[in-house]
Amino acid sequence: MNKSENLEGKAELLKALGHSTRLLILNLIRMKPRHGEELAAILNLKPATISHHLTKLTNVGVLVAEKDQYYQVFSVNQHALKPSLSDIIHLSQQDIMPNAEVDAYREKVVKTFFKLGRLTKIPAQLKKQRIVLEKIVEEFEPEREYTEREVNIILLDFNDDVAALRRGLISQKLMTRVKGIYQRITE
Amino acid sequence: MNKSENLEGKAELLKALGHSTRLLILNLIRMKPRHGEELAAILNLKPATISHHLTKLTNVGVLVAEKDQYYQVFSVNQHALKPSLSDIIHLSQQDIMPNAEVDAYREKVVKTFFKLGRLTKIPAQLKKQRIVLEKIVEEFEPEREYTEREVNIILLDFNDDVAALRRGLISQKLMTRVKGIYQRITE
DNA sequence: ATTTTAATTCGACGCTTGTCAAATCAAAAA
DNA sequence: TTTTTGATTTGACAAGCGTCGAATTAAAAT
Repeated sequence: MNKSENLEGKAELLKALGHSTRLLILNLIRMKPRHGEELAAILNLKPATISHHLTKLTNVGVLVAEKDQYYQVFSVNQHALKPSLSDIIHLSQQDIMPNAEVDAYREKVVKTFFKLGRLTKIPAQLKKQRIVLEKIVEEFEPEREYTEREVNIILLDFNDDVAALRRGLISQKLMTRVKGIYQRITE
Repeated sequence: MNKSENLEGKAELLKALGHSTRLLILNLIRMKPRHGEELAAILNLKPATISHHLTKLTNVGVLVAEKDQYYQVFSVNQHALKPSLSDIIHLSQQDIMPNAEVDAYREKVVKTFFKLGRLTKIPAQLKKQRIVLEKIVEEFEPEREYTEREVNIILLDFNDDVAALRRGLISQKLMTRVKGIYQRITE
């Protein structure tokens, strides 16, 4: 698999391009293929420095080298420069998953508000309230119809303010109430 | 003028994108807009660190922030990600000129081989020979016809090996010789 | 064989950057 | 008003990176 197709490879490519000296080198070579000494003279840098930059640009595939007599002549690989930023930045799910514990925030909120299975406090912030109520609604079976009394009994396990919980579940559209009968919504 | 249109601006943009953590942030936000705390929990980094990265991404315009209650919710500015690498890398002549002394290599070669107006040695390498001969051929007027004797007199000012110089000028196609008459080529 | 020339490698130096803890801010909740 | 909560700033530390001089290598000219 091509290096520039995974997370680190993509970061490398963009990092290699993210330096003003290397952008200049790239443009000078784009005008016409050139060798290291020439670039060193033009940019007023030492050959060692130029070599360092050329190595980076070659490693990520935007430059290709070809021997000519003494010289190592570099030219631009247009193919590598075709994709848009969008194309390059877009990571596959496999690249994101190992680095990001996507539900970490959710779990953190749950840990904060549930102690020993009970809700210590009903979150004021909507985002957090939503997360907590989604957790609670799991106690209701889909499809099944509940009376308000049955609902209250279940909710009482979580918090004494069952009215607030009921209101939340309805307004967040996690449950419906028609004529006093409650039902869990499953989308 | 937009910042991302000059050398340093372009380098900044690419540098901002050239880091694996920031690529992950960008992808997480692309799935859906998110706020700092959430990203910190997901990526297992401290809020201060996330803030640092978000600032960089916002400064170069790939993220936009919007307040929502407590939160500062970030979303991706697709517009900024449209251009291809090629588009971004391409610098204007005004950006290149101040940094690159484009004729520096040429001048360096001339300085090396000319001492007090005379050619100390005829360069063996074609590239350098070419540069030196282009300098010498300037002594001939365009259009005008020269006999070999006239050519020799001029060349003698530069180097005793006038035969080699004549040969070089012809083979490098800087002059023509037809029936013993020499003429400078101007393209 | 010796010398020249371009390129590369290595080690060193200083500047930049990523990360965090602690302090501070700003906005909303209690 | 006082507390809570998310965001930012500051300072510190370590890791990374750009630059150079010196030594080395590779190829070609003398």
